[in-house]
Amino acid sequence: MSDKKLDTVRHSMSHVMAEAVLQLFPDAKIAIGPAIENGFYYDFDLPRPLKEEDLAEIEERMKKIIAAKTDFVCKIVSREEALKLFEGQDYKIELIKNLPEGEQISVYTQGIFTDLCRGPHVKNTSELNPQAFKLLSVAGAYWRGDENRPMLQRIYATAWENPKELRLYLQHLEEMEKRDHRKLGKELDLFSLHEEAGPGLVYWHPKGARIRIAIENFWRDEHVKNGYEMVFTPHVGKSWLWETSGHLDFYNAGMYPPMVMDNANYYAKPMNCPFHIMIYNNRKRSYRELPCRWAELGTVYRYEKSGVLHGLMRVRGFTQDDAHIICTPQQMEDEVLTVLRFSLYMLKNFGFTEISAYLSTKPEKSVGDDEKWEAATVSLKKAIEAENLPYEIDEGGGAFYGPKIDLKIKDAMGRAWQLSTVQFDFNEPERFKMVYVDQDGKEKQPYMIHRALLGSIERFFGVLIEHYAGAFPVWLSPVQAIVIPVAPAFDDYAKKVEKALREKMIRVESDLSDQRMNAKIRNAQNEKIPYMIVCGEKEAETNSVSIRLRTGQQMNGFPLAEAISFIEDKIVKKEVI
RNA sequence: GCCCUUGUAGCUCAGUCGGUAGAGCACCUCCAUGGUAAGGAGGGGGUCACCGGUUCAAGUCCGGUCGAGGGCUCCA
Repeated sequence: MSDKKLDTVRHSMSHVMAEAVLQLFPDAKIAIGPAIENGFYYDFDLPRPLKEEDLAEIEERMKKIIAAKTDFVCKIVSREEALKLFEGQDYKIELIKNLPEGEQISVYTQGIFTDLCRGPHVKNTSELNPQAFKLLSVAGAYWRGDENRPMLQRIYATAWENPKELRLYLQHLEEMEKRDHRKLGKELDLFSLHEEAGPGLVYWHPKGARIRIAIENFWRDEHVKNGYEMVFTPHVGKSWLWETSGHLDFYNAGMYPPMVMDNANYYAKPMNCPFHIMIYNNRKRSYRELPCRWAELGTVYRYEKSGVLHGLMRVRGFTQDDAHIICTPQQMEDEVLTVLRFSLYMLKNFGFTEISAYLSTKPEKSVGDDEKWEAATVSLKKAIEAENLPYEIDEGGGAFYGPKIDLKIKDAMGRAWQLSTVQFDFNEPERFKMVYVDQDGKEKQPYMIHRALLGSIERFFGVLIEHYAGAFPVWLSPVQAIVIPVAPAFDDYAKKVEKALREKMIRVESDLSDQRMNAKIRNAQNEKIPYMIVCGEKEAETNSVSIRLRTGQQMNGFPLAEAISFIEDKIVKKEVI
């Protein structure tokens, strides 16, 4: 079945669902019910909130409606007829009134249900498979997405061509649940959040911290190789900074409220840029020192609304892998291309190979002259094309201060995540009066580029957990190897093996607990430790080890030295296992 | 922020009709000395999120607060 046909099926299903709901609640007011990715929804204004049991009831009624094999009949009506037809259906009336003058109005009827609809639909409900859909959840949704309008009840459902596809999709949902970083974060003891200590603020446990350190070490090394300097800046700053940057005007609601001290307001930083600019403006700069590439793992705080907080993916305190590139107009193009390449290199090293770009251009309200916008946008586009990246252009979707490229990766479950961002800023150089002295002795305004490759470390960590389902590549694994003696008699040999691995900077532990080795294997397996190094009589006698991979594969009788270089090699090559 | 759902031991959860707290895992102690996903026995651990109401009696019913989950919206 083509995607288009499937959409038609899903949309037709939503009409069937609306009919079922109307059977149950004759007074229901109906809103809209489109096909969406993997299914459809319909919004209703109902006399009471829906319960889980209602969904089962609605499903049953839908099956009966489908079994009745009724036609979908399309009819063209005049505006007046339409208004009369939907009398009392306030939402439909509003939709009709908003239709542009002269637009053809069509309604679709199946059974007793008529809906204002552009179509298309299947010809007959017999084309819908009663075994291939499932109502999933009820959620609140504002009419027309406007928080000042009434909150409607939205029923989400999934629908497929046949029961097999439905089953596959439901399995997919289950798998996503298993991979949920909040669940794995708890199970693997990686991080926690504490309501009583502040929502949206992340606590990194020792094992999570090990992973973060591995990420940050790699990140720092690569930045040094790519010509960046590291800087460190404060976590708070007086209102002068944010008045100057404009954040207090534009971004006030997103900032933590200030602390008052010595008659001044100090704000937790929501961005690092003004601080980097302070360093730049600290003295006069020559064109000879540009480009400046200053990087910082800068922790910022933003007052996100409580309802949007979500595990590590959406938090109130997070660390951006931030850098600012300050350069001349002549350097801009090279810098943009280099940043993009660097970004792709980093993402690929973490195992993300499917990457696409989004170029956002000048919005209606913007600062900075058109010439600069044009030059910057061209440089971004050239860079994307030079790297042969698939990309889309979001016309007018840029921030008011400059055009940008966002990179999205696809994870192992096929979900897209926006990670890297490269943004021009024409606002702050102006506001902070940033200049450099050019060859001709005149002061000129530099270009400033903000960029984050991983985005936020917290969010990136969340994406990594879900991408690998907690079974991290060896170089990131909190425990890379665990030594398991088969019996206490071999504890000494196990300790010797552990020491040998630790000396090579391998993150190793040994399990000398009083459990049976079967239990130790099981625990290590549940912890998703890549290498379980089993030591018993045979190994102790020959100075060797037996390795069990977390995949279940076994490599027995490995001479110790060889086993170590085997693991070291996996780490260096950043292999998954 | 709004709508719905939800909150019982560190974790996962049970708790009937309102009668005063349970299991498994984890933890501690002891026994068991073991070859690739759970050896056995015993023990400690809870103001049932919080505040108030109804009742002779509230984990259970009602109201509120806070948090969490699913959405909506927002993310200059």
